[in-house]
Amino acid sequence: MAEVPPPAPTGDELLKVLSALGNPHRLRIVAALVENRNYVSALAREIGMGRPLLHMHLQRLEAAGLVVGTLELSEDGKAMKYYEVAPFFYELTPPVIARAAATITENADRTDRTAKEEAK
Amino acid sequence: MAEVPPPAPTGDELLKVLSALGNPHRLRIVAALVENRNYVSALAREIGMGRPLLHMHLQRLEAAGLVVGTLELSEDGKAMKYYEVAPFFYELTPPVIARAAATITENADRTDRTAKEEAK
DNA sequence: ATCACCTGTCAAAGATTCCTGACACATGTC
DNA sequence: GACATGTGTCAGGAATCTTTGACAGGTGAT
Repeated sequence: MAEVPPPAPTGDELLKVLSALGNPHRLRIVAALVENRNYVSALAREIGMGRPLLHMHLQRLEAAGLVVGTLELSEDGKAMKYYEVAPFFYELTPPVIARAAATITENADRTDRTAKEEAK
Repeated sequence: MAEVPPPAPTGDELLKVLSALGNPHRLRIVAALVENRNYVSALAREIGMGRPLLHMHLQRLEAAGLVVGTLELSEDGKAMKYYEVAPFFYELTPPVIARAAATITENADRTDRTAKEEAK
């Protein structure tokens, strides 16, 4: 039952994780979800933040694989999207960064528009 | 000789480290310095980047405590600023983030102008 | 129907970060 | 003195990220 995945993330992956976590709001969001999973609207009220904004931050975190969202149907039929933190584990040390930096392929993120322009 | 400093960085500290590392250029800079210490101008040529820009990135990294710079005088009298990576070690896990997030005092960075405006 | 919840997306404005081309200063060499 | 190489800083524009206020659609209850 010993599971220790060798800390050797790719440059793009590490980059996505670091930039996702390098923001006070996102850090608080993760912290709030560690306490207990929650759905968007409730979380927004809990940490005093607009829904559209929180929604965007959650997407960034989810894209980095730090949280996972599940669309569930409450007993009264309402559709709620619950989010909870994913069990991640990253080690930040000079060697790890050195290895990761070697595998950076620029355009790591980009939402979509780039895809089309890329095809030109 | 066992030295395992309990991974419990403050929110502001962790935030500074994460945002500093959350940038492809900075990641490469650290990687380059892991191989061998170097002075600004040479490093700039090595990784193909303007000096002013590299200078700025190095400051960001140094402010986060990830690299340290030393102004040395080469034998021929030239003043060179050598940079090398600091032996850092951060663990990124939900619990660590939860604890760190509790100690965020906003205005963690800010260069100076904010200071005056703060006093208004 | 109207209200109270939930979800999601957009466009436009604001605030930051990133980057570049000068500029200033110092020392050793031709 | 004119070069070459080092250091550092500044202003201004380009590129990104952050934030807000609509808007659209869905279900259950009054």
